[in-house]
Amino acid sequence: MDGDASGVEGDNCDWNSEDEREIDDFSLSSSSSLTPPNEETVTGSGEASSSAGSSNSKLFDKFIGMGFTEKMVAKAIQENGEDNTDSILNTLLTYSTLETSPQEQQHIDSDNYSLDCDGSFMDGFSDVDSWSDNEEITNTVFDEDNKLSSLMSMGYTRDEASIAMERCGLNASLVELTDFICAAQISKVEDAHLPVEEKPRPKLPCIVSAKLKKRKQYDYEIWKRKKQALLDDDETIRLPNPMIGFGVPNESHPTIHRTLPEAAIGPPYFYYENVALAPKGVWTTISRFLYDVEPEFVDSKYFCASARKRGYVHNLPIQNRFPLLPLPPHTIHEALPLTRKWWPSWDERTKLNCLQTCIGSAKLTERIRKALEDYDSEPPLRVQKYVLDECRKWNLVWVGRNKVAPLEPDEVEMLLGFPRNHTRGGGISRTDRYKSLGNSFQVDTVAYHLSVLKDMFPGGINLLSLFSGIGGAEVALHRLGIPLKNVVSVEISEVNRNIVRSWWEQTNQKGNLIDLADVQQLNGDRLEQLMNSFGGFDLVVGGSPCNNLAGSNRHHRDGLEGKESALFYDYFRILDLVKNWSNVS
DNA sequence: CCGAACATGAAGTTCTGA
DNA sequence: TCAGAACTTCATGTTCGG
Repeated sequence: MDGDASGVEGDNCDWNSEDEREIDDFSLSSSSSLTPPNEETVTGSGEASSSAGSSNSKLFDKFIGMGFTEKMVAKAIQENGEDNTDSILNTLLTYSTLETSPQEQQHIDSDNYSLDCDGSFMDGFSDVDSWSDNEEITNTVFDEDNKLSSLMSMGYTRDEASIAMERCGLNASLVELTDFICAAQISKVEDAHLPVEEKPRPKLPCIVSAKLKKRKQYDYEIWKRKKQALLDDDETIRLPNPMIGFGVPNESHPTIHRTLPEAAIGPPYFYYENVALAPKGVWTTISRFLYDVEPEFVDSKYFCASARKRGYVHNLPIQNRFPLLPLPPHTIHEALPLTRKWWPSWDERTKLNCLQTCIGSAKLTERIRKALEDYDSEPPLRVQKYVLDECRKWNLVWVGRNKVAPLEPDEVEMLLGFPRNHTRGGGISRTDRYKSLGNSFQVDTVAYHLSVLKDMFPGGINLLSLFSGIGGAEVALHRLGIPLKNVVSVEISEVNRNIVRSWWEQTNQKGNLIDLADVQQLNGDRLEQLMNSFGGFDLVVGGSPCNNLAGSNRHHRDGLEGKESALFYDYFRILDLVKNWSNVS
């Protein structure tokens, strides 16, 4: 039954490298990558499949990813135990050597194939059943023509798109197709990098051979290094150091020019934000979807007293930016002058770490107080290190003798550039305030990037704000003095919607605020109706959920395919609709 | 039922010294 | 150049009290 599939798959080496399989494994392991609007039920299965994270299954996946069959891996782990990775690998290499039939060996020879094309490779596709199971529940937003044109609009050739659609099947989601094409491109580059003498495979005897085993291990090492090099060069976007993006205020640097890809040029302008330290490959995918615009990585510590490492993908001009005034405090002491009195000399922090959604517990601050109270002067280095580690981890500040405490919500508001009491009142709990603030923009940073719009839209702008949260973008534009004409704000949390609505009324906005709860309800019809009523959007802002990308998430750091973070694809979907509307009108 | 408190690492990057 | 230490991180699940 899978014989046909294997036969077909085996024909074209370019499309079947380890890289591809690994990327496929990644995209297939979570079922719904492009979740269709109004069909939430799909996510359930993805959640179940993505939550498997035991060391056992990771080890298992690792060897599957190398191209060994499930059966072989299970047997090898059983024989060697989970702990001894080397022994498992050794056993697997022996198995695969034993299982490679003479015909297959011949196949290897004639195809100039590396590791991938032996028996284990063929078996690797024998669990195609689970693949199709996933496919069945993966609904897609795009029909065939739309997929083709979407892929082409992302810069892929018609051939690449067609082949990917043929290979992945008609039900494949857009992200699977792009992953497929990307993998093929990587493997082509990899082939091109192969030294000539390595490409032809030596004639192999059809017996169990230590040489073959050694060779295979050697090939694997070579492959691993090459892949890493390729990932470093082509796949992984390097974070800049210092993380100042295309420039920050008061930083002397040469004027940077950038040329946007044709497809990225507005209208509308768009501005997308997420955590900079996302799992590998996430920013590559985000950038690829957002018209190949290079992300701008900025740490907000260059704007205020706390760090916030974020990536921004936008098509805004980058010349003549200006900061919000007054400039916010740049050090902890400036921001929190009352702490200076209690700050010990051995705590050399001048900036806070990233403001998160949770705060340190009272018990922790009590433990720290107890650890310090035994010493009249400076505590020993061991205690200093313990205290400093915890202070950095939980952003604790000194509020008394031997006494540290987490930041108060209004202090977080101030550090993030929001008006005092922005999140206060209206039935919101203290915990929810921290949560909403921890998930929001740093206003000064975002405002600096958006400042170029002020001269371009003196009469005000129409804003589409997706995943608005507590309205960071709205606040930034308002503080820049850019009038808000029509704002469509989409935010799932009711308390956050209330905060934005309340801010809107308190700041006497003249424009029109439309708030929606669910981004997936914003379909083509609704969007077109909105855009027809006031003439389209000038700016589409959004920071999609980072839950599955953030390092703090122990449980479900599933990458861009995670339950919440996959909403990025809704940002792309909606942005694309807005762009198309603008281009037609 | 809700809110508060608490415990729970790993993945990735950057730094550092040989 | 590179291995290993050091550092950072828009969080989630469970429990408990009101």
